[in-house]
Amino acid sequence: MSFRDEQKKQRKIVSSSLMDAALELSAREGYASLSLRSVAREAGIAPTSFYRHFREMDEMGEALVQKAGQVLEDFFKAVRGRISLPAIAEGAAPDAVLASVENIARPFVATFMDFFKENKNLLVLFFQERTGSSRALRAVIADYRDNLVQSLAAELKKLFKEAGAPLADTLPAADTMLTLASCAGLEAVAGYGSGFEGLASRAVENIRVFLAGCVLCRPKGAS
Amino acid sequence: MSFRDEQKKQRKIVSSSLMDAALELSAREGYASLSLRSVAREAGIAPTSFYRHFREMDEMGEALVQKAGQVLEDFFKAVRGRISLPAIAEGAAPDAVLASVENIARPFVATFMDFFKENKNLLVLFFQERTGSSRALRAVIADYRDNLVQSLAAELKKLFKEAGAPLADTLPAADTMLTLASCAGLEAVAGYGSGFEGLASRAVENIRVFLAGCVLCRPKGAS
DNA sequence: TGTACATCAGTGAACGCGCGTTCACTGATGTAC
DNA sequence: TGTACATCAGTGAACGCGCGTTCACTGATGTAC
Repeated sequence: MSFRDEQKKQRKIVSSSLMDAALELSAREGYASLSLRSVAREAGIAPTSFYRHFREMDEMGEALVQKAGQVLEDFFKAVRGRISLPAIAEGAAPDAVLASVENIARPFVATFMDFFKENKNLLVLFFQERTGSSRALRAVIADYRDNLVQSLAAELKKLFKEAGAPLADTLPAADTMLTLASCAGLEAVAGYGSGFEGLASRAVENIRVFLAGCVLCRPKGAS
Repeated sequence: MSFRDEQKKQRKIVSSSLMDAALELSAREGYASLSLRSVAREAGIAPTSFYRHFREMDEMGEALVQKAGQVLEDFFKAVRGRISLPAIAEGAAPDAVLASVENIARPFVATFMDFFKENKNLLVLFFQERTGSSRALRAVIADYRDNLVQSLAAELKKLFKEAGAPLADTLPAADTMLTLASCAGLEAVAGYGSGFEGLASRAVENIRVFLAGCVLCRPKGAS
């Protein structure tokens, strides 16, 4: 490997360690409390070297959000392979519907929580700063989240159609599922409830009931 | 009025203006970015005078959360007078259930959004810092939020029982209603969606479907 | 009545500190001729 | 082969600034005797 390639590799390593340092610190003190010097210190480089990697702190913030966005894409790929929906008969009993949609709700939340635990600081940053104080960060976050919601909505549309219970508009449903799951994730990290497991099963319950509501209350004759 | 009383009154005014200044700044830069000096400057007093009112910034933060907690108590008092639930017949059609619970969902969200708009910075602080980086703040916030959820759950229990459709456990339902409403509020302030009105009607829809799901899927023979 | 002392919100000067940013430099390597 | 120059990540010194906090002080008022 040539020196230039080696140099590029090394550069990526240092950039990564800066981002890791930032995540570590933001988990302790919050993203807004990050300082260029503290991040550089945590990463073990001189403060001035920071500028070899990012023009300013916010640029690193956007890189972090981008990384979180990629994790969420991976999450969707994983979740797509794990959710399913057994056929729902016309006029099916509520209990049957509840049982069917559990095949969406449970793997969705379980997978989400796995990814959340595995990428805790990154996803906390993503969902916490979604309504945080940096306009630039909010914009990038919104883009990635919208992508995920639309992918999820398309998948829901397909599943419910194939199950014989087509929903008119799956976008709000996808949005709500993600909202409930991400709130549970943030709450778990903040130390609320009975940890990840308790909050996960409550989220499953919420989404199950919500999806059952969507199915049972959908406008008639829309098949 | 004696001088001492006058002095106490004046003290409260200055404390209030410190808190107002902090809210104004936290809306712009976020709570974590507040500095004692910037708050004092915004409030028009010397930095050293801050210590006549609060021992440190976090003490003021807790006072702000307490104020938000009182606003949420007022919110509950208002909402209790506005929500209702028409009788739900045993085996009622989904549409009928949806129509009934709208009498809870719509006034709940409308009242919440009114309070949110009226106390924007205060409630943004409350709900944003619920999963924020200050452990002390999180603890105080959790207390007030739990109180609200329990009051709401008790009210829901009463309403659904009187309507002939008793729910086994209304606590998770109350929690979810508040989660969905507060997320909508935060999103509206962050500039997402189509503003307060659009997000409010989506929240109404979500809560309507969710509550309908709760009613339709409740375990049978539990009346 | 006067006098001495207490209370209390507010203040300006001063401190040491961490911050973001600039600058000119190093040292390893590649490139042109 | 040597020589001159380019590239590029990293660095230490230095800057001015805003920060939290301390201190001794002011000035208005109440209180004790």
